[in-house]
Amino acid sequence: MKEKTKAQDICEELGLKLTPQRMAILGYLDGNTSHPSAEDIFAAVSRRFPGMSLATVYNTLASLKEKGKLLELTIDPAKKRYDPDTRPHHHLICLDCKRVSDIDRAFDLEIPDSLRNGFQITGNHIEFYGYCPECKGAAVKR
Amino acid sequence: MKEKTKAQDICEELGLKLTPQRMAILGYLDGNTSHPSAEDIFAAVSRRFPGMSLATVYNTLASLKEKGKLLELTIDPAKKRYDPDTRPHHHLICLDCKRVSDIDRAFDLEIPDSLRNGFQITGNHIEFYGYCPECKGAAVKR
DNA sequence: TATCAATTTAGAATTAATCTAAATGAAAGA
DNA sequence: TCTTTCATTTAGATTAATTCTAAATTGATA
Repeated sequence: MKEKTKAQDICEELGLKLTPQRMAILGYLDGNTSHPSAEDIFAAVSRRFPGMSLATVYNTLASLKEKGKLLELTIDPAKKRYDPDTRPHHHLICLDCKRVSDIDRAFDLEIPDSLRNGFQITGNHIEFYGYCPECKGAAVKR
Repeated sequence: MKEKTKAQDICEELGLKLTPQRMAILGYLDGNTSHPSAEDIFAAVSRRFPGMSLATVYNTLASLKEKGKLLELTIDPAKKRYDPDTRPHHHLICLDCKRVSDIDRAFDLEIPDSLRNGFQITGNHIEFYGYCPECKGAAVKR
């Protein structure tokens, strides 16, 4: 009997067809903590799957995001980054190389009504910034 | 004796020439809490100053940002937003209309070395998201 | 196996942002 | 005040990310 992959599980759960392109994208994202951009995903998946379209990457990301299986991070000024870990957590971005790293820790961010400006708050995300181990040394010169 | 505007003060402090375009942009930004995009600024300033170029807006924003007189916010997925209030503070974004509101409150966001992943952390920014007073009602239908 | 709707595809279109090179103009010195 | 100079402005081209379009393909179901 064939093993079922996580990618297959996800597609079935979401009611999406099991296409090879989708399997490859989901396989690449599974457990991936590099917070890749659409272009990164396209480059990686294209290597094993030549001829695929960048549009397919965007289509698949849109479906996953819509169904809550993927976070779209607005943290890199140049482009969107994606995170398959949808549990609440925060991020650390290197100001130099833009590497994004996870911060798995909860913070108490209660806000009194008086500061909410009438908003209904549904979530939060902390962006820590600084320099990654590789860029830290070079940062001295700045 | 002529009064000196804040815009003039800033230009002198930064060693920038006092051009009418710059004065208009700085005047528009002074005390502005709407977190405008470059396009917003261009639209507003063009009204009083027809014929100016969008490139001038980008040039001026780049100068101000570089000199630490302006924050570039990476909070709206569609475009950069700018904030003339450079004191540390956080933001609240409406998921519907993308309105951005200030949260003037300090949070204790100490991170133990063990969670820093080798990064040198230099700052942080919290993005709260939810629905603004105007969009809150409509949110029920979602 | 036939059907049908979902998906993929290439490429065009859109949009934000940056770049370029020529024209302009603010400011400092003569 | 007049010159000179260099920063700034400008229009338009360019780049890069993302979205859209319409035709071809294909997975899933009957």
